Order: sequence, then C-alpha cells, then structure tokens
Amino acid sequence: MRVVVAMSGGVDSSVAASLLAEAGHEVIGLSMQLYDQRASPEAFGSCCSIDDLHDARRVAAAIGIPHYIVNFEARFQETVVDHFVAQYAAGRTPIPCVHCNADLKFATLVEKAAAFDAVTVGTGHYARVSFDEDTRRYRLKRGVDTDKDQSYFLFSLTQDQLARAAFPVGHLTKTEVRAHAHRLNLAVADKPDSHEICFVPDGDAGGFVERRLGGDDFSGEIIDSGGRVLGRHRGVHRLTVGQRKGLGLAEGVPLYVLRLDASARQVTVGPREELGGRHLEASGVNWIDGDPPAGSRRVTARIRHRHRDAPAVVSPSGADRASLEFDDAQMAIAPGQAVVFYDGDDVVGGGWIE
RNA sequence: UGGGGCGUGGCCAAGCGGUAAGGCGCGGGACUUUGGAUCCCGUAUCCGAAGGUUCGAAUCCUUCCGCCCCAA
Repeated sequence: MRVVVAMSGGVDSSVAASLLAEAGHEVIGLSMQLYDQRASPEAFGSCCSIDDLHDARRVAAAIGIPHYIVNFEARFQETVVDHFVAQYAAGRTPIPCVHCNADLKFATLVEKAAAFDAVTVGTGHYARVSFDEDTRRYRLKRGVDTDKDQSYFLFSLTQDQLARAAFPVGHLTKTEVRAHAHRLNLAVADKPDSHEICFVPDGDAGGFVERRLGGDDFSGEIIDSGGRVLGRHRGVHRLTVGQRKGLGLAEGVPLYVLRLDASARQVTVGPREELGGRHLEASGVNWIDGDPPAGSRRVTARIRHRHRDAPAVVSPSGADRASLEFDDAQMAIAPGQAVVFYDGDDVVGGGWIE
C-alpha cells in the first residue's frame, strides 16, 4: 500500500513514518510549508519551522523514503490563521489545531496523496481509527496513551477522511514512541514535545492579532456580573473565558473572565464560583458515524484539551447543532473551543462551543 | 495652618492591644500540539519617623514628616 505521511519534523510523525515503512508500506513523506520562511526566519515556532523541515528531511533520508515539501501557505492562511484572528476579534477563543488537522492534514493532504496515487494519509497523532464490521462505519478512538491522547483535535474528521487515515503511534505510549525513535536511530529521538501555537512562537497571541487587525486601541471596561466597573482591559482578544492572569484587578479574591462581549468591548469577571456552568450549545457539530444519534445520548464530554471528560447528555438539534447538559458544573466553558463527545474510548462527535 | 481623612511589601488592601489576611504583580514549578488557560509553591522579623503607655502595639497617647478633601 502506498501511504503519504505528514511529517512535521517531530518525534511522533517521524516514528509514524518509520513504522509504516517497516511494515512494508511504500511511504512518501510530505511536509507542509505553512509560512513564508524568508519573511520571518526566526518567527516560526516548534512545528513546521525551517529547522523542522530539515529534521523531517533528515528522518526521511535515514529511513529511506522520498520526501517532499508542499506549499500550503495560502491554504493555511485562509483556513487557520484568518479564522484564528477573526475568532479572537469576535471575543471567542479559537483552537487552530483542529482546523489545521481537518482542513490541511486530512483535506488538502488527501488531494496531494491522490497525486501520488496514495489512498492513505498517515500522521503522528495519538488516536486510533478502526473499521466496525457491524455498522460498516469507521470509528475514532482515543490514543492508548491517555496522557498524550489527541483524539480531541480530530473530532471533525469525516467517515471519508477516517477511511484514509492511519495513526501508527495511536496504540503506543510516548515512551514507546521515543524508544522506537532511538532504536531507529532517528535524529529527532530526544526532540522536546511542541506545545504552542506554531505561528505564534513568542506566545504573544494578542500582539499577533493586533498586527493583523490594525488599529491601536482595543480597550474597554471590565465589569462584574452586577455591572459595576472594576477597571479596564487592553482588548477582548487578549482575554479568554476562565482566564485569571492579566486582569490587573485587586479585589481581594481571584477574579476570572466570565464573558466577553466583543461589540461592546466589555469583559465580565467574577469569582471562581461564578465560572461554572452545566449547559452549552455547539455548532458545526460532526458526528463520527456520519449521522446524528436518533435522540439524546449519554456521553462524556471534554471542553478543552486536557480537560477530563465529564458525564453529560448530548441532544442533537438540526443538521449540525447540539445542546449539551453536564451532570455537574464545569469550569470555564469557553466559546470558540471545541467540545468533544466520547463513549468510553470512542469519539462520538464534537462541535464548537457557542 | 480652621475642619476632616489618610499613610501596612512594587501596587491594591485587611487588621484597630496579643505578636502582619487576601488580591494584583513578580519569581519558580507542574501540566500541555489551542488558550499571554488552569493549578501548585515562594514573595513585609515588619506596618511614614521618633518618643511614650503596656507583660505585650501596626493597633492607645505625644510630636514630627508626607499626601488628600472641605472651608477660608
């Protein structure tokens, strides 16, 4: 089988490519160039930087597979960066990795794969995909390493995309992946995990958004839930629901962002007790099965990466919407973040928090 | 210089006789393919200054220094 593997230059995708090659597949390594490296050679982060492309190339050479760099700058700009900026400007908290996965790795890359006569796209995600003979549907499951599980970022994959997906490291632990990397003598074996937005390497997402939006004054009022003005903020895009740091308010108790109103430039804050909520509405819902469940369904739901999924009832409404009610209040349900529904290790579906 | 108020760590601030809360900020850590996310730890031998009362004061008294407000 001919397989295209998305190689970021990190350990996981390097091992993924290696394992597929060892299994006897004809592997073609592809790395995505997402930014104009000449424009800002130092301004790119831990994923897909010029160094990472070199790492990917080195690994490909080491395991003896062809390697190509595909230019996805324009697509990345449209599907990930522009959306990221627009979301922040609207007072929401974007999660670019999901769009990058769905729209680039699994959508655009499939097109590229076709050009290579490959039907499968492999990545280094910690998640598992399998085919259920009974339902004749593909299933998406958590990675075996629950600490590294990345199924949350993949909730929007369609049956079509799952049919072409391969996650060779999904049934391994991170420790095992690194062990494979050492066994294979890969140069990236000890490369640290990445953990930041790749196109905002300095961590200054607020500044990034401002440069994109233009203008210099985004400030507004900070109020409490009673309407009392407590202070001012530098822009709703610099804040996110649940955020405590950076408010600069000394009210005696820690204050957290409760709500963001972009049009009024108003931020509502309150003590931790006011941060909890049981209900949320999701849009852009994708059901892994391809169809929504017939009615309400018990699931466990995760509202952010690293959030321990909590018991809830999800009810589909319309083609791609759903409402969800947690059994117990969850802290900081942030609009713009993804909510992903699970049934045990299976991803049932997911959507965007409204 | 008539009346009133206030001076507590970088900042906001509680305490008002019993031996310095809390928050912000900052530093460190944990966690992490989203969040300048969350979480944990640390951060005033000392309360504008000098005296005094008391077993004991940041807390009471005196004086001084410095702010602020209202009257002139």
